[in-house]
Amino acid sequence: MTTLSKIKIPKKKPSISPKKGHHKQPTREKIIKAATQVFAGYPYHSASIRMIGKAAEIDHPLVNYYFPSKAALFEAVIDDVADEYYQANMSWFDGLDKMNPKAGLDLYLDRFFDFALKHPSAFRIIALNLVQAEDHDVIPGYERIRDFFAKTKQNFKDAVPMSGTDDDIDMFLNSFNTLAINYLAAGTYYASILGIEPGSRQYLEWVKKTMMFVLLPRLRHIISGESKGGESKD
Amino acid sequence: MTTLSKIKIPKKKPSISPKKGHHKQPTREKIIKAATQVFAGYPYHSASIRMIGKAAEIDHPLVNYYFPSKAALFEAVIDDVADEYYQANMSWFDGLDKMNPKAGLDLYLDRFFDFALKHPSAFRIIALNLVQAEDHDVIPGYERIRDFFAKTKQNFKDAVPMSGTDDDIDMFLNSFNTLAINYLAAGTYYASILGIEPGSRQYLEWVKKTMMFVLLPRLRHIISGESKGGESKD
DNA sequence: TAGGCTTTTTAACGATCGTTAAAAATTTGA
DNA sequence: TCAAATTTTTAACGATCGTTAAAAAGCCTA
Repeated sequence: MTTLSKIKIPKKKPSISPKKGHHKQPTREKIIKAATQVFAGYPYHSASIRMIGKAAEIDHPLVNYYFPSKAALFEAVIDDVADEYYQANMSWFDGLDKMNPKAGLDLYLDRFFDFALKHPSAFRIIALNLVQAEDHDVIPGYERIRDFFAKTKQNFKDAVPMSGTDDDIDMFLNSFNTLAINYLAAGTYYASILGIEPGSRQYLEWVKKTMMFVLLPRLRHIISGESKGGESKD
Repeated sequence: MTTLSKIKIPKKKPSISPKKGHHKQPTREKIIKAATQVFAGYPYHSASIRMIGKAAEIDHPLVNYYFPSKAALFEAVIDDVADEYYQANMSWFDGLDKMNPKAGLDLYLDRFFDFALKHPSAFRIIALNLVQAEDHDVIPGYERIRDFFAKTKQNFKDAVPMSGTDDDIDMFLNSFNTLAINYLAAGTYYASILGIEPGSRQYLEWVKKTMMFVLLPRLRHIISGESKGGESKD
């Protein structure tokens, strides 16, 4: 009680129900929201607490009042967007088991991109920070990013009945995630190549078309479990 | 002549042949080499001139003596690694026209990864800086990165006789490049998932296997030009 | 209303950044 | 060899960074 009260924990008003719900959101949430936006725009080391303070319309030291460090805030943001993603992701599989692979992938991608259009931050945060890590200098939330992929994979394996080998499924899912993350997060780049607007429906349609084009043959393969899809000769 | 001598151009000893070739490389080259290494480890805004100076074993202001700015150095580095890549890339197509798609892709990837093992910088520099750009705050060498992909595509189109539509070919090549860049540049991440060493032959073999698994059906498709690969029903 | 919380603001710290200027060292050419 | 030109080193600038401490303001309760 005497010596170990170093960590400042802001004591929020506990469980008082949001009486009127007056849209004055508490400061902590404003910070999370602003930080999500800033971390979606800049890689971890380039995003600054001062940027976040400005985006949240508060003085920047207030960030350190609610979060002990930039690293802790970053991890809180990742947890936040990841939870948001999981919750949505599980519902995207509803009803797919009654469809053929093509129709199923089609519908899944529709739901996926619908979500991505409203919540692009998760993909950008991951894409912006996935590459950096050399052995040293690892970014704070790195293992959480690993968990993100891992849970995504598990959702897929649980929801879609597959007969392919684990190896084949992993190759498919890693490639699916890689393409999705990049096409969604680096839309500025790909769209500029194609001469489309990055955030537009048209761009998302191109991404969907491309992902179906590339991935559908292998999705069929791992669902049906056929040996190696006629690769013997040719 | 009087007023416009603002740009300091270090006058190198011109065309004197490297008499003994004594491995004391000129400072400018040392800087390019060190900068390549540093920019391959950190995104543009996180890499610093002081890091580069330390890597080159010189005092950091000397960097500004040879390059007017960090941006100019970055562009010089991109040009350097891109040229290195083009030169190698063209030769990877040799003899592929006499092979079937599977054997051709197999050999191409072998050559590709052989190069990547010796010159990983290009892929990491691109991967580290591809995502960042929002509309504003564009990284200096961004259009050069676009050119990088564009030339790579052109090489492919020139070397491989294809019957598919331009749309199909673009979908294939964008996905090929995206997967290659990410698997090669973010090896730390993917390898840690698989429990392999990032730089190892084993990891590169996984990447090759994965890229063949995912891309071979569509490579066959765009080479043979068959309408839509039996997607009608299923 | 007064006193004790919590929250916010202000000011400042040490560190690092890109860049510049000037001094020092080195190399070159006559 | 000596002056001129080139290259390198030293020192410093303004700016931004994460974080901390202390003052100020706001709030609740007694």
